[in-house]
Amino acid sequence: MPEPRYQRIASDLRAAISSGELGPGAQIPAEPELMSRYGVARGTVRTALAQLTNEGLLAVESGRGTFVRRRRQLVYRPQEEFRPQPGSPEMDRFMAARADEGRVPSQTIEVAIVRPPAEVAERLELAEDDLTVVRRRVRSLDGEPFNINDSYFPAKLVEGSEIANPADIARGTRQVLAELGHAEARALDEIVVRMPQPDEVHRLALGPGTPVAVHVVTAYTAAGRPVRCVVNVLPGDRHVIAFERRRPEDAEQTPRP
Amino acid sequence: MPEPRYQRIASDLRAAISSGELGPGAQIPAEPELMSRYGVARGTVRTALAQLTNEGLLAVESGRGTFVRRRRQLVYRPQEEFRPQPGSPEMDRFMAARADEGRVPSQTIEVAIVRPPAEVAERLELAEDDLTVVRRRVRSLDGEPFNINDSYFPAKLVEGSEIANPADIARGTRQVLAELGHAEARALDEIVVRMPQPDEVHRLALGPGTPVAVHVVTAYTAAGRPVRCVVNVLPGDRHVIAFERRRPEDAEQTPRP
DNA sequence: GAGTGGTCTAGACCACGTA
DNA sequence: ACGTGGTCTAGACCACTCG
Repeated sequence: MPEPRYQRIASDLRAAISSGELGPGAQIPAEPELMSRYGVARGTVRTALAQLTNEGLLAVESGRGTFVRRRRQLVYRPQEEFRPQPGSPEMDRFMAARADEGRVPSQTIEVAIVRPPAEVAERLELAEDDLTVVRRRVRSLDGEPFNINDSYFPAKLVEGSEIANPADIARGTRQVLAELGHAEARALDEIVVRMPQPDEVHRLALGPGTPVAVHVVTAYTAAGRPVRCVVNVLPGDRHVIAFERRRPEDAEQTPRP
Repeated sequence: MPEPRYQRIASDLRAAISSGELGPGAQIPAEPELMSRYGVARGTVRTALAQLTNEGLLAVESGRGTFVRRRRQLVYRPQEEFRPQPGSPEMDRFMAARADEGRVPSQTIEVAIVRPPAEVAERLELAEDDLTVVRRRVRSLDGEPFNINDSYFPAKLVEGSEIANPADIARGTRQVLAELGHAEARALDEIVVRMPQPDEVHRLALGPGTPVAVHVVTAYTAAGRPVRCVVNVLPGDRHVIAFERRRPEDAEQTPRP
C-alpha cells in the first residue's frame, strides 16, 4: 500500500513549513498549481490542504490565497489570574499586565440567568432545574478577542444583587459575594484541552485547527459550599500557560534510603 | 446566502450528540443513509463528518462504522510531576498513582543523540550545531499510550554517563546530574496547547481532532545554567491538568484602600 | 476579468470488517 | 457477499479579492 497522494502533498508542504522554507505568512501555491505539480484532481489537493488547516498550520483567506499561519502567544498564569488587585478587580491581572505592555485591553460584559451547562451544574452541586446567574466576558487586546471568562453563580445566592446586573463591578464579584455572606475560602483548578465548540469559535473568532485550553475554577466557602464556577476559554494559538513550581525544598524532603 | 448543506448536516448531528440522543459509543448513520436522508452527494456527507471528526466528536472505525467518541481523562498535576519519589524515581508519580488505582502502567525508554528541535535548543541555550542526549519515554496504561516524556540534556554534560544509556535509571536522572556536578536548583514551566505533529500522532495513537497540551520544563543549576529540558506531551482526550493555587492568605494581603 | 478558494455532483475502485 | 469507510476523478457553479 503506497502512501495516499494527498498525504504525500501534505507531507511535502509540512516539511517546507517546518524547515522554514515557507515561513510564517508565506503564501502556499494555489490549488491549480498544486494540481498540475502533482498531477491530481482538485479534490485531492483540497484534502491535503484541509489536513494541514486542521493541524493549525495554514490560514485560508478566501479569494486571496492560503498562507502559513502566524502565531503570537501571551503568557497566562492561572495561579495569579484570580488574585484580587487594587484598582481594577474585575479587569484582572491579565489585562492590566498587558496594558503595561502598550496594548489596549477591553472587555464586553453580558449577564444572563440560565440553566447551567452540565459541567458547571455538577461543580456547583446544583439540582436538575436550578438556575445560575452568568457573567459572560470576552476580553480583547487591540480589538482582537483573546479569551472568554464566564462566571456562574447559583441564582438563589445572588439574585437581586449587583452580580445580576450587567455593569462592571468596581470592587469585584468576590467582594460582593463576601458581603452577601458567601466569602470564598478555597478553590479548585482544572484545565482540559479540547477542540472548541461552535459558539466558542464564533465568540473568539477562532480559525480552524485551533484547540482551546479550558481553565475551570470552582470556588468554595469555608463551609465547603461551592459559590462560583469560572470557565476560562483560552485559544491555543494565543496563550502560553505558565505557573510556579513548589519550592524545590519541598521536593527534596524525601531522601532515599 | 443559506447555510451550506454540509454545515446543516454537521449541526444536526452535533445537536444530537450534545443532547445525548446519540450517546458516547453510539453509531452515526452510515454515509449512504445520510445521503438519502438529506438528498446530497457522498462528498457533501463526508465534508460534514470530517468537520465533526476534526472537532473530536466522532471516532471512525474503517470498515465498521462511525461512532460518537468516548473520552475518559486522568488527572495530571504538573507541579508534582517531577518531584522525586522513593522507590521508583524515573517511573514517576503519575504512573505510580495510577498503579494504585488498579491500572497497569508501563513505559518504553529510547535513548538517542540528536540535534534538538528549535524550541529545546533555545531553552537549553545551545549553539547551532550542539547536540543533545534525549531520553524518550512513552508511558502507557493498560497497554494504551498515555503521554510522551522526552528529556533533553546537553550532550557535552552527560556523554559517557548513565544518562546516555537506554536503561532505567533507578535513582533518577536528576540524581545522576547532581553527581556529575550539575545539580538542578530551579525550573521553568510552560504549557502550550496545539494540534499534534505527525510523529506525536503516531507515538500516542491519537485520533483526528485530538489536541495536545505540551508541558515544557526547563531545569537550571544554581548558577543559572540550563541542564535539562523535558517535553511532556499530553493528549487532550486523556488528561485533566490540575494544580494547586497559592495560599488564599497570599491573595488577601493587598487590602483595598 | 482573472485568480482565488467554497461548495457540490455523480460516478469509480479499493481495503477492511462482519458474517 | 455485503456493508462500511478511504481515496480519487472530472467536471460544475458560486462568491470573493485584486488590479
